[in-house]
Amino acid sequence: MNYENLLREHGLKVTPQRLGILSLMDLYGHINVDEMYREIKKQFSSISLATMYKNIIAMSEASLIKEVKVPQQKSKFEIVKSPHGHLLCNSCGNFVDIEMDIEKIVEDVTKKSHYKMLETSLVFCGVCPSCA
Amino acid sequence: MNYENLLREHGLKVTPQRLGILSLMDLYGHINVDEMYREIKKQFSSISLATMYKNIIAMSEASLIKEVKVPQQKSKFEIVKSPHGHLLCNSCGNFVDIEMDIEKIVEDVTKKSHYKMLETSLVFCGVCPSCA
DNA sequence: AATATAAATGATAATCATTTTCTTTTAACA
DNA sequence: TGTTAAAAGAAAATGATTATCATTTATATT
Repeated sequence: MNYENLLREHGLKVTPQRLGILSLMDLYGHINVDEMYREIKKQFSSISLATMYKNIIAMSEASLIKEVKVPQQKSKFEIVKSPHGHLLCNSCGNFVDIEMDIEKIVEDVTKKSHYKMLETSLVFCGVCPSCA
Repeated sequence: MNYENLLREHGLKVTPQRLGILSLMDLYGHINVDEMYREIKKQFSSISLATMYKNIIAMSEASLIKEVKVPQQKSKFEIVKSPHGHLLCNSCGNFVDIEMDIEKIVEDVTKKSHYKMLETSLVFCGVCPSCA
């Protein structure tokens, strides 16, 4: 993934800190604020917590990244991609994307509710095979 | 709904403050901490914010109520009932339950992931008919 | 390549949300 | 009633996030 272009396409300036944040998100898939700050400091030992927050906000507003709210946990952030669900293992904390037929589910909900659907947040919690 | 029994069945002492909190949740369906505190003070003008938080925690741990995390919003709390989804109108903020065939969705996800599923958090965001 | 400038960074303080602590009060049960 | 463990209330402490402002930097333009 080309993070420079990604930033430019979303109208954001390219800075080393932003590149670092994006590569972390890409590497981890999903990452919360604390983990992010701990990791990013390995590359930018003097990065300010404020800078990190401001960048998360800027990239969220530009729809480059997305906050994922998770039951009983801190929010995680991910780079925006096509709609998908999330799967959380309550035992080991593993958190992954799950491809699913969201179109169909949304169609059902639309039929029932007559809402003009814009976005979904589907999180499934359970115990993963290796923990079971 | 009999809030006294509800509390007793979940091993919690019955206090006027708890009854107030439960009746608010029941009345509103979903309510966040701020709204709750603002409303509960109308009944208990001297209730402490700490009391409210402690009760929310106690009732959550007893699985009498449940936190619902909502994209771009403060968490809401609801009295636990059978599994259902949630529908948010991004325009007017209306937030309601939606009955849906969660069994079937969970079955699909289970087939794909081999997780032992325990709980779901399904939130659909869009524009409601009256806002559209 | 040098420069202008608008935006980003970093440090810190301020704010807001939540939790902890401790004393007083109360619900539950003998 | 009296006892006791738990809950309530007040206040302080903690934690998370946001705001402020001086300095630095990315980008567009000479």
